[in-house]
Amino acid sequence: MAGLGCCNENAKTSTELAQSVNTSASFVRRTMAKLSKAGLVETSKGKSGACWLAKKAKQITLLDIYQAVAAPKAFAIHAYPESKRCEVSCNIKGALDRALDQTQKALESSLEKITLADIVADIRKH
Amino acid sequence: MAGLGCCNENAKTSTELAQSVNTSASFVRRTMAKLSKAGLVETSKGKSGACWLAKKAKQITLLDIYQAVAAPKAFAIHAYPESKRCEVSCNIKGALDRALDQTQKALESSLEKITLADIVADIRKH
DNA sequence: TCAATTGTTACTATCAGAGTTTCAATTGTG
DNA sequence: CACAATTGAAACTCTGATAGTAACAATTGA
Repeated sequence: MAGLGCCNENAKTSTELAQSVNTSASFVRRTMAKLSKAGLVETSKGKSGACWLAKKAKQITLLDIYQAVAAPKAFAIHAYPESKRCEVSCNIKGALDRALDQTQKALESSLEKITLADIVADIRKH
Repeated sequence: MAGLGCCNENAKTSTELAQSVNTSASFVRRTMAKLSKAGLVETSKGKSGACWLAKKAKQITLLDIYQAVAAPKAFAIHAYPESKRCEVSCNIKGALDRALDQTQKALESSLEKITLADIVADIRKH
């Protein structure tokens, strides 16, 4: 793929992206590395290296990105040690896991319905 | 309500609750204060003070609790300053707000379907 | 050979969340 | 009344996660 950074005219360097959204090039590169491993973007190294989308924007959902960057779950469930004498303490974690599993599914299902193309279209509209 | 800490035989002090779930009494009190303001629990001060549910467990949903404790939104949207020259930078925030609004609704709708009684029943079952 | 860029690591800075401490106010109880 | 136990709240500290900063090897076009 090297040597073909030009295969997508929207290729951008990490520095360009960083300036655009007011963050650091390093953060962009670390994030791109995750997206790249997930197959959402492609990169080329060396002089004239850059990043670009690996698929069409319509084929990338927010769920893809959510999973790629290992975003936190809808809820963080405590990791406190249990108090052996307390029935609640010993079982609450499992109960919450089961209960929130459906909430997590609802969240992911919702994210799956939104694509990058949707976001872009929305920006154009405003 | 003072003097009637006994109006619910399940009344517990913050110290008892803290020991039960391995946290600090102070944290329990800060959390109970939020739940109390939301009308989910009641408390009594002074000697023999305590906390207890203000409603039946069946009438308290995880959404009630989620909102009461001001849990974070499903997603944190960046607060970086915009780069005036970048169309994306100037509009991405609004676009994400709109897109994730439906995800937030999905999450809250899911939470609304789970009550404290459900959690308790699940614990009993295991 | 040189310059520009990614990928990666180590370190630092910042912030939010929880822990700790303390104290005033409240209220049963002797 | 005096005392003890408790909530509510404030101030401060500790800790972990996240992002910023810096540095460098590896890559690659010119």
